Amino acid sequence: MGKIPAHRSAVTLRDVAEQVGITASAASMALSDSSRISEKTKTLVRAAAAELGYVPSSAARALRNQRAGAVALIVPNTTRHVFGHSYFMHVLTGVSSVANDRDTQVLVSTNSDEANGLAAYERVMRSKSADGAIVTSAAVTDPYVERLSQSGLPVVLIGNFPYLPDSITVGIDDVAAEAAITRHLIQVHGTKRLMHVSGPLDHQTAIDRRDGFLAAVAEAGLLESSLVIEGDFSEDAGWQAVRSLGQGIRDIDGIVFANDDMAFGGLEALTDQGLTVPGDVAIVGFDDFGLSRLTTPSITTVSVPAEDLARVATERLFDIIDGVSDGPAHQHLPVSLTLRSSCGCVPKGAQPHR
Amino acid sequence: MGKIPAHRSAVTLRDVAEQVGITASAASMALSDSSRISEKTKTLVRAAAAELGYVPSSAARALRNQRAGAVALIVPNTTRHVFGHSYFMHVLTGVSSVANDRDTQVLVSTNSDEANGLAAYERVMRSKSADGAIVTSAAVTDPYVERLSQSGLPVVLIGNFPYLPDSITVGIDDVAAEAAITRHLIQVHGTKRLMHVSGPLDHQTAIDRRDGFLAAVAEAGLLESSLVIEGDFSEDAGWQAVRSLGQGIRDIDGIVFANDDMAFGGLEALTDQGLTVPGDVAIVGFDDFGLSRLTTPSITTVSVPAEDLARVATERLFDIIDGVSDGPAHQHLPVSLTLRSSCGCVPKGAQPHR
DNA sequence: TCGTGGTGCTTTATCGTTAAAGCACATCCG
DNA sequence: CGGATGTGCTTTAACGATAAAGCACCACGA
Repeated sequence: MGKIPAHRSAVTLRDVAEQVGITASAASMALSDSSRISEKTKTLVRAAAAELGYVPSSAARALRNQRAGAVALIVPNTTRHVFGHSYFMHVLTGVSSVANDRDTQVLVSTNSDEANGLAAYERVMRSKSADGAIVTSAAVTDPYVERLSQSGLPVVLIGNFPYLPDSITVGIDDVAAEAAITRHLIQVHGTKRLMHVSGPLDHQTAIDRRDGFLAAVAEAGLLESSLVIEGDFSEDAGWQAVRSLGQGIRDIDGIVFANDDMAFGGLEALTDQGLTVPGDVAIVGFDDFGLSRLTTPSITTVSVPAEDLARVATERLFDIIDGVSDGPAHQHLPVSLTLRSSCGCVPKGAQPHR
Repeated sequence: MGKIPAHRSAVTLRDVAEQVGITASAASMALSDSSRISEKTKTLVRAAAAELGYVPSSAARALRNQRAGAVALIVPNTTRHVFGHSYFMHVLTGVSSVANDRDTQVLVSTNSDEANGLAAYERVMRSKSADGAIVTSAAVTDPYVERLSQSGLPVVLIGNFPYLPDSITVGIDDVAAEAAITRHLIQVHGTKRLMHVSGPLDHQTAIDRRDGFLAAVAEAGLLESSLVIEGDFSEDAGWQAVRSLGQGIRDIDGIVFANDDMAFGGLEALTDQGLTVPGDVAIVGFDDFGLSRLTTPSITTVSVPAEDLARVATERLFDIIDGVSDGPAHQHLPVSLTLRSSCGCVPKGAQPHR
């Protein structure tokens, strides 16, 4: 193996320069292809750098250039409980791929130590460990996020934050999406007595999805026969919501869950009570981060392009870091309905395998 | 839209020192509680630092101290396909929590862009962006991982790497675990004609699990009536494996899949063919990263403590970084069997909700 | 012949932090 | 009362990279 020799101590630019017989400055200029360095020297320097396995010290570069060469992916601690794991993975994948193209490191910062009054991610930014941050799914009223987005540091939020109109955000139109899938239930499957199990209503996402449901129900004249129960995006909340109606659940013929986890919990509760899905009750979820495809019946849902959201947000972030400030402050990416078995669209077990 | 924030430039230690009327060095000593600084000055410095919102520059510190204050979580691109998203999330959670306790940043390096012949994660280490790395590799022979672990840089591998005896690893005993769950199928459920769908056999995990299966089958004298099919840990491979037997599948009464994804794929294929699980065939998976609990029937599996593995690995990494070099080179954490419906232990639909 | 303009490097200074050495001044002990 | 020890700061230097300025040297035109 050992094509590249094992190095006891790190190779610095000086080592490279010395081997060529010039100063570190000249070597630096050579590697950055300066016009003030002869082609011959450039070739020599490049060869020496390759031979010695020179990799610039990120700390020295960061200090000198006042640029960390890293972006932070910030996850306020509440998020872990509120959103599933897979959502975050999709986001990380998106951020990573864009960052990679820019030779930038990705730093993941969750918030657990608020010991010194500063959120962990505020420290990350203030210490200049990262040049900018992607903030994912914060609560409506997270004061740290608010301060961060108003600090003047490059920050892009994933989601919708009407309370922070000056921030840069990339999200989806939750209202329209939830309205669309509700309409699907009403128009295609003829459901008339609908229930919505919402997320925690201190999250904008939860509010918007509820409003979308209500809009679709209202426009169909079904507002009277509908109800909303507040959940918290957890599987258990979906289960509880269905249980809480007791026998009253038999009057419902369609349930719109604000996410897939709750839909799965609801599905279990319905099955426990001897109700069939979609026979007795048609249900739909939201997110499509993995779970909804696996259940029996599989759950019809709104596919949220999490990875794309992250990708677009990160590209936006780099623009801001580079001083390019055009582009809309608030962007919405399109979503699609993924029709499966739980609403009655696809016969149980008939989904093509691949 | 371009308003200039109050904190235009960052607060440096010099700003703090100037406000107190001393030099930056003295301020530095004050903040590190040096005995050569008077209590009065220390108090003043601390107050000024708090007032100005001073946060040390990570780059300057890293350069001066020759320590980045960050660890890297390295995920070779093959790993992501082999293990799912959830595995990775558990690992990230574990690494983060330990790193957070040590005021250390977590840097995630996934793609290996081999543009300049150096894997992305080798650049991370060589550029001193991180003081050490946790590597979640799967393949038996990743030359970059090999080189990294032999470079002398602090590295801890999650998994088992018998071909790298000098490396520090934290894993589980795949052989024993797969043998145990196979024995469960044989002894508790009386299966006699067993199939194993393995992972790709250039992965140590796949090899070990297969060997565990074979050991258990051999000790029960069932080697003759058993077979092994090589898969690749994907859902589709599980599906294909079952299909590939044609009607021959009806001679099988127990299938040990090397992970849950393949078990789910196999479950679908079995159901498609009109076979019931666990009635006609008892099946088990491996991992328990989320999926196996969601399916119908839920899948009996080996629970891999991914978060704990990551936590232990990270603690080990910090020890190495700090120069503490005791502790075993190769550690195994215990696993547990999670009995669900697919083997026949728990009646379908009878699992307690919480 | 002198100046003007490249060319190709070296010198210098800086980013922010911190260990080590330096230096006044005070205090203690024999 | 003079050397030793302490106290509390300042000065210096270094971590590694890199812009900017400096400086030889050569070539060319007037």
